Amino acid sequence: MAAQMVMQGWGTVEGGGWRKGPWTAEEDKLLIEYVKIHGEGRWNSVSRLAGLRRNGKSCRLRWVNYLRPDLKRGQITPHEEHIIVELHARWGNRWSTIARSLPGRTDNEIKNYWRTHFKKKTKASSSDQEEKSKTRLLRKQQFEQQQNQLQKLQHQQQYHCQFQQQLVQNQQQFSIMDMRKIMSLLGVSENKVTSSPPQARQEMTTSTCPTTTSEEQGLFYSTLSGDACTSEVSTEDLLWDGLWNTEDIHGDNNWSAICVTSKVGMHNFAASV
DNA sequence: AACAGACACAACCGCAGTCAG
DNA sequence: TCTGACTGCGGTTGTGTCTGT
Repeated sequence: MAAQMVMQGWGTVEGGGWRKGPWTAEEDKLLIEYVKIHGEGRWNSVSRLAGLRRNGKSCRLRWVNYLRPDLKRGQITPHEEHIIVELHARWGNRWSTIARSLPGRTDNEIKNYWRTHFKKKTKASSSDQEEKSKTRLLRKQQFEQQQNQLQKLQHQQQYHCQFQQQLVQNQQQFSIMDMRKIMSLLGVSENKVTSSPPQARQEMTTSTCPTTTSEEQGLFYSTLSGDACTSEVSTEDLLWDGLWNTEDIHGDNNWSAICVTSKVGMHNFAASV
């Protein structure tokens, strides 16, 4: 937001009447209201219906990359970075495909991250530079975490109800095939999925849990790669902490045990059945 | 304190795919 | 089958901020 405020200077109006450049808070508000009422899609009618002087493309981009309530803002965690590296090795610059495996992250975000972090690394990979970069990253991360938590709370309060349904739909589209792909990439043998109890499998992929968020998927990946520690710990992360017990996975590969030991998970599963 | 270069990221552009008419 | 509108994606640009000298 701060960046947006300072960048407002170069906003222009094109010949066709479309505004370009950074979005103002007022425009954001109008777009949010529009999506609230009409839902996502039909972007070309946004200008007419919402009174925005922005073309549909611009509106969609703003929504997808910035205003969506399920966006996970803040620094890419080491765990996410790991996934990005793995998936990029496999799919190349298919950012949207990679983004689908990182709930709450946009293709644009990942693309930018890759450009600034990995292109650079291939050019100049001296440990000295990396160390400096890490320090800087860490400092910024601390600051952004605070901002992120604030923003998250605001967004979630405002849109929680409206997007619950949509998130559930998204989860349903998250097929088991996709999960297998990721798992094989991350070196997790497929039989961990196939050997899981049918009920648990179904619930993982088609859960109708009313409080399911994209964060949950993030935690799911966290368990898959065996990297249970993420550097970004939000209040919500803590809340979801009980959902997947990583020790259960690592120790026994016992999916039913996960369901039983998961405090929040149990509650949600019970609600969904 | 001033400057230059690196960095971060929002936003734009062009192209391709999809789909309804 | 064709066409135009719409949408999504990947590449690129522009601008403010940060950091080192």
